[in-house]
Amino acid sequence: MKDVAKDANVSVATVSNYINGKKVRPEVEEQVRQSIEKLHYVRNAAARALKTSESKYVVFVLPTVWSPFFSELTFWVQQYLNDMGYKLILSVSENNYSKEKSYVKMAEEQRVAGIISISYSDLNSHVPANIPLVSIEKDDTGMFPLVTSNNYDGGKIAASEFHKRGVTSAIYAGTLHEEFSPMIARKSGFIDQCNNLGIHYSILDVPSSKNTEDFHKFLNQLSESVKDKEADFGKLGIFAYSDEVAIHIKEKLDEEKIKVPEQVQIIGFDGSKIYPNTKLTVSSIRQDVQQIANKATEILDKQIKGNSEREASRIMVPVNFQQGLTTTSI
Amino acid sequence: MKDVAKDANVSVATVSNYINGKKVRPEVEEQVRQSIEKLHYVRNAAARALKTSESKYVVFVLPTVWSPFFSELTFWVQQYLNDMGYKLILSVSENNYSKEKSYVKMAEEQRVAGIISISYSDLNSHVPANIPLVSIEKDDTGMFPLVTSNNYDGGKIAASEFHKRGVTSAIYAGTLHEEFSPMIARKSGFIDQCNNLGIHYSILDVPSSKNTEDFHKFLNQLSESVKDKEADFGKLGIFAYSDEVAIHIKEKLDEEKIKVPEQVQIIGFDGSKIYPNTKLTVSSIRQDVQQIANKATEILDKQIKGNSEREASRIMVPVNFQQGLTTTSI
DNA sequence: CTGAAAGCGCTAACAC
DNA sequence: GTGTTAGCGCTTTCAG
Repeated sequence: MKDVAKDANVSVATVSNYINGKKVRPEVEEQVRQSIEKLHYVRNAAARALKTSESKYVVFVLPTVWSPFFSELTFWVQQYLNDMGYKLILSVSENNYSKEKSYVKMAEEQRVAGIISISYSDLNSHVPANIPLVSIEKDDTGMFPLVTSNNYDGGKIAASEFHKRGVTSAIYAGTLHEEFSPMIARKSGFIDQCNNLGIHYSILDVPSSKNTEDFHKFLNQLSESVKDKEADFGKLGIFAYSDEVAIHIKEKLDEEKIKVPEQVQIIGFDGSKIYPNTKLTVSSIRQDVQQIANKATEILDKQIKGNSEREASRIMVPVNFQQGLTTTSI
Repeated sequence: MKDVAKDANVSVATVSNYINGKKVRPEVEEQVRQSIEKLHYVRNAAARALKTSESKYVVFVLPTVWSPFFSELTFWVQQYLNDMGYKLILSVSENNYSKEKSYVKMAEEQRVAGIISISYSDLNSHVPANIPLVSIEKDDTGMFPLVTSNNYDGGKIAASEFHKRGVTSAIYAGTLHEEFSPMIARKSGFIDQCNNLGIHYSILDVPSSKNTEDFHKFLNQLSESVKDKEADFGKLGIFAYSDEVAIHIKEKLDEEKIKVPEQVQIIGFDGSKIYPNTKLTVSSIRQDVQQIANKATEILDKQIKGNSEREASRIMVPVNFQQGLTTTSI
């Protein structure tokens, strides 16, 4: 910049002003422009950040990007942030607590503008209250804004859709250990509505899908359960707490020659498409991913700009049912 | 840091030394540690970057994250970079040239350590030669290292797998306009091997899947083509230049009541799984995504460390065939 | 081993 | 409008 100033016969301040769009005399403006061009000058963001103590980085902490839901979410979050002039530091935690913490530490060192986090641990409680943060899905501290799908409603919708399709007996497939708020809400909604509609239900514990052995055990248990129920009750529906689990269940039932959706119907949760224009394979309660990203980034931006007085808002985004190949058409 | 120095009764230099792991007297070390703790000091990365003119950021430019291939790739790239101590700035370009350029501009301003790019434009020619960069899939400048799958081989393998399954007539579904090197290689490999094995083939132009109308036209054309071929020749195989296209083709044929893989077999390209532990729906030539990420990050790191003298290496990662549901079992 | 001081490149007063 | 200058928080000589 000093070089540019010298080359253009002006002071550094003038160059700085020009770059930052302040008023400069047209002749000077032209001269500076040329000098910048000539010397291939690009301003040093680190120096600017140091001086202004402002940053345009946002850290996005999430368990993975390798799933339809998270990749779509990442897509939208990046898009919105980019449109608002932020840069996104992708921080994949794999639900690893120490990784999560290292990302927070990094965020502090970088003096980032803010953090968007999806964490099922108590990560938020390690974030200093002075750094803008918005959580997606879960925030138990109550100190930060939260954007989440209406999980309870999603559970209810699933039960209702089953009911419309003649289901009289249902299985809820979810995690019982590691219970955390969004999952609990999905279950409660489902159960409550089952009770309302007179659907008989039972609950099956799903182990983490990473653990192949346990997961196979679960699938076996499930298909036994399905065979039992088929004899005892009428039409059967399985509500899985995620599409990933729903897909695995469908694959298992296919193997067992149990016809989906004729004999058993399945509804998953998330409803993200693998590509922007693809059909859903499993029927699902779709989270409005774009809306979640939109709200989260918007709220973060406001927080950064200081217009919002950390009210720790709770935003609930509506979900809806999406017909896939695992429920009968009505 | 000044505060810490004062609190610990030492100079800033000592604090700096302590933080950077230089030798400090044990008593002093302890004192400094405590002061840091007490004052909740975290060092300012911007100031450090300014002084040392070193950065730990890597910009990752790619068309999207919202597809199995790119989300898996992003997952691995982030993982490897993180393990090497870098931070990843996610830069989704949507193949938009001006966005790509703005990311490069940003990278320059941030004085990032390096860039990893997947671009089908001439992006690389806009990157100053002094900034470390490695390309994935395509680099026409010849100035930067390139990591790519063996696309030609992939095409050949597809033809061979068809041949093993009795296919005597084939369609290649790929983009003819916008031809760029990886796609050309896939096609050539396929065609060459078809010739070798005496498979009759024809070529069909696939429009960008974003354009729904044109794409539907293509699908109709394809299914006509399939019906014609079925009468004329023996077993038919369709090789699509990507899994996304392959999936759409499969859906279309399902609609038309054409049985896959009994009547027509389909092989796609990429072979990425939607989730880490899921089955493939379409049979596919799988790119070794993890290996690509591994090589790309490794080469970038070397370049940054200056151990490598910009030899513009070309690395070719092997591909392999993955049986899905759209080819017959053998 | 530790302290004093220079300076990385920029912005923001402030004076002209 | 423009120039001068202080200083953001750190690392890094260079003395001691």
